[in-house]
Amino acid sequence: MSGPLPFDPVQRAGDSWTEHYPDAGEDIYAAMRAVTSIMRAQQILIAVLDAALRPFGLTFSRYEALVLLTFSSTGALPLSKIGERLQVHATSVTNVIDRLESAGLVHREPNPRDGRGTLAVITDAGRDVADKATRELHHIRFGLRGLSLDDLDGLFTTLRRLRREAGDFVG
Amino acid sequence: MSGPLPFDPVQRAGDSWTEHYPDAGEDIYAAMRAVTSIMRAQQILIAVLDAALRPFGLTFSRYEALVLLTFSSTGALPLSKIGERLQVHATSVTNVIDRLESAGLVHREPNPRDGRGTLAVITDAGRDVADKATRELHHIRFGLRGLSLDDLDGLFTTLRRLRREAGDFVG
DNA sequence: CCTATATCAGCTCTACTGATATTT
DNA sequence: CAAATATCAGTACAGCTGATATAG
Repeated sequence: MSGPLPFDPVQRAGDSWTEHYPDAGEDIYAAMRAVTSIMRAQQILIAVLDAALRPFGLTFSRYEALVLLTFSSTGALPLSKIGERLQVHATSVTNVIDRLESAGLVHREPNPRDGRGTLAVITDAGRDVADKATRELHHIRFGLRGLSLDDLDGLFTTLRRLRREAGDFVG
Repeated sequence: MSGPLPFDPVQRAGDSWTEHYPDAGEDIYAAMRAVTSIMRAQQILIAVLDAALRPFGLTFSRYEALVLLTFSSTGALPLSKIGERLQVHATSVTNVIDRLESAGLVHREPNPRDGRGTLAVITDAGRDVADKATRELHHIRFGLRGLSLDDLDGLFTTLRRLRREAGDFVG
């Protein structure tokens, strides 16, 4: 593995883009820098978060599902609801709940309100792990310690525009 | 798959966070919204970009490597250099070049300047595919049509701060 | 001798497709 | 009947570890 580069690779790539596609327009260069930045930022963050969660036997995906359950009034949610809220595929929900169940952090129950459905129910161990993991993520500020409150709010606002445009939600 | 939600799931998650961890502090809620936004934005973008590149037999990773080759003066780069620029592991570079080579878009040559190394050399077919794919990505503005130039520059600037803090580069 | 380059086997994880049983 | 829920089998991809052969 290589250490830090002596230059910003995204800036460098943007410069190359400007040089090789001189007629593309400034917004194209800016879009290219932005998309590359988002990809790299996600890669960095997922590595930091997964490393912080590894001692708890969690990945960020599993952590998100587990916390969602702690937020529900009864500690139980239909798998379909979990998929909807976290915007993940039904087969991925099955997979995530499988792993949380194997670790004893949730268990499955038939949904009494819908014979087709299944509830994921958080266990006491699950609540304990979720609590400890959240404390750790708060401690490292979700890997975003270097950013100011304005930076964080700016990211949320701008990326919400992106998500809305992409059909993530309406409103 | 479900259609768009009638509310912003990231905002909703942030509200739950504020409710369930009332003493965490405003910066923690902002960090949680930001990190969730980045994850979701990346997921949306990679889906849009991979879909746009599929007709060319490319993924975004392979496209990045291919374009990097078109930018080099001789159309050839050591695999190590590709890994450094794109910030990916040596084994991932091997994998990406394997696939590009199978598709006839690049071929391997021993590096005449370093007996340990290998050069990836772009083929005429590779240049043709890279050119067509770039035209398509420019056309969809890398999936970021909904954002203004200021939005794009803001993302780059803020995420560069994140990347620098994480040790991506120095300067 | 120690480091760098690239590959290989093998593993984890997420994400998707297509098919299926069950229930609404 | 059609639609929704969840699962399963199988595939693709990125990402990593550890080991290895070769060369600087």
